[in-house]
Amino acid sequence: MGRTAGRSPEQTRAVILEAASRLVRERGVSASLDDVARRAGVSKGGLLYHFANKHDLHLALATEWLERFRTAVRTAIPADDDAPGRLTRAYVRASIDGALDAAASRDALVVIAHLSSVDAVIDLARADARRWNEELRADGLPEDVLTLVVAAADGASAQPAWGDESTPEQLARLREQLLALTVIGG
Amino acid sequence: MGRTAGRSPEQTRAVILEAASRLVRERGVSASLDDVARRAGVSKGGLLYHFANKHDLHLALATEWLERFRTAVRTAIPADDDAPGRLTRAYVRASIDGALDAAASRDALVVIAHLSSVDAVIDLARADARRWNEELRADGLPEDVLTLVVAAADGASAQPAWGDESTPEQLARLREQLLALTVIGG
DNA sequence: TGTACATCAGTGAACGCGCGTTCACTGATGTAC
DNA sequence: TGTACATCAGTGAACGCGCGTTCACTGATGTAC
Repeated sequence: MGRTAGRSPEQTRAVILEAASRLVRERGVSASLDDVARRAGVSKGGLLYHFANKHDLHLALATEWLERFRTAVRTAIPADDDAPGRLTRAYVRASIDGALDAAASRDALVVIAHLSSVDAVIDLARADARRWNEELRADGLPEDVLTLVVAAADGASAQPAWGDESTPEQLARLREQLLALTVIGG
Repeated sequence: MGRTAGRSPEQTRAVILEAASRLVRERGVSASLDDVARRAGVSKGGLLYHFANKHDLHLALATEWLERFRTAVRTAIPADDDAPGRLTRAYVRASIDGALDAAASRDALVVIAHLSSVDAVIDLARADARRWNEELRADGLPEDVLTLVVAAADGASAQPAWGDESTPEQLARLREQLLALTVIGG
C-alpha cells in the first residue's frame, strides 16, 4: 500500500530526516518545511504526514543525532580494549573522526547547537549529557583526566559551529594526544 | 536632541544589543524584533532606527560578542606574565571564568553558535577564528600543547550550548590543569 | 532674549508575504467474499 | 478469479497569522538671526 511505489514509509521518513539534518546544519531551525520537503522530494503535506508539526520534526532530529553519536561511540570501542578508559577513548575517536562516516558525527554537535533554541531539545540534550557524564565517570579514569579529555573532544567537535576550521592533521594529532592521556592515566 | 530624555542614542543602541543578546541566547535567531524591542523598552520602529533590518542586528551582535571575548582575553593577561603562553593562559581564563563578568564571555560561543545560521556571521566568525589561530600560534607554545589546551577551553565554553552543565568546581580544576599545561610546556 | 526652522531620535499603525498548519481529495495496495 | 471496500501514504490548494519592513508623523533639542 501507499501512494508512492518503490519506497517504504520508514524510508520516506529517513529521507525527510536526512534532508532536514542538512538544512538545519546549513541554515539553522529557520529552514522552512517547504525547503525540507522540496529537498526530500516530497510534498509539504507528505512531510506533515510523518511529522505532525515543525516542533515534532526538530525533536525527532535531535533524538536521531544524539542517538547517532551514541552509536558512533559504541562502534568505536575496539573488541580487544578492556582497559580503563575504553569508553572515553571511543568518545574521542567518534568526536574527532566520526565512526559512522567522516562528516556525520562531527556535525552532531553543530546540529544540536542549532536545535538548542527549541526548549524541548534542550531538555533532551541535557538528559543525554547527564547520561554521558555517568557513563564516562564509570569508565575508570581519574576525574581530572576525564574532564580534560572530554572537554577537548567536545571543543574539537564544536569548533565548526562557530566557523573555526582545523586541519585534518591537527585533528589527528589531537586525537592521538587525547588517547595517550587516557592510557598513561594522567 | 532626541525624543527620549535622559539617554544618549549610543546608550539606546547598547540597551537594544543587550536585549537581543539575551533573547538570542535563549531562543536563537528566531527571536522576533518585536520581542527584542519590547525587552529593550523601545518601539519596533525605534529599534529599526538603529539597525536597518534584522540581518544588521545579527551582524552587530556577532561583532560585539567576538569583540567582547577578545577584550575579555586581553583583560585576563596579568601585567607580570612575560613567559611564553601568556595569551593562551588568558584565553583559558576568559573561556572558563569570563573576565568581563561571570556569565558574559562564557555565553559568547553559545550566542555565536546560534547566530551561525546567518551566512555573513559565519564569515565574520571564520575570520575571527583565523585571527585567533595566528595570534595563539605566535604565543611561544609547542603546537601540540596549544591545540589541546585551546580545544579544551573551547569545549568548556561551548558545552552550555547543547545542554551540558559542568559544576564550578570541575571548571576550576580544568582551568588549573590547562594553565599548568602551558607552563611546563607539555 | 525670543522666534523660526532643521535635525535627531524616536513612535505606532499599516502592509504584505512567507510559512506553518489544515483539509478535502487521490491512487496504490491489501482483504473479504 | 473478479469485485467492493478499507486503509495507508501521500498530494496540493487554501487559509491565516506572525513578523519584518515601510512610512507618515512627533516631540525634544540645537542653531541662525
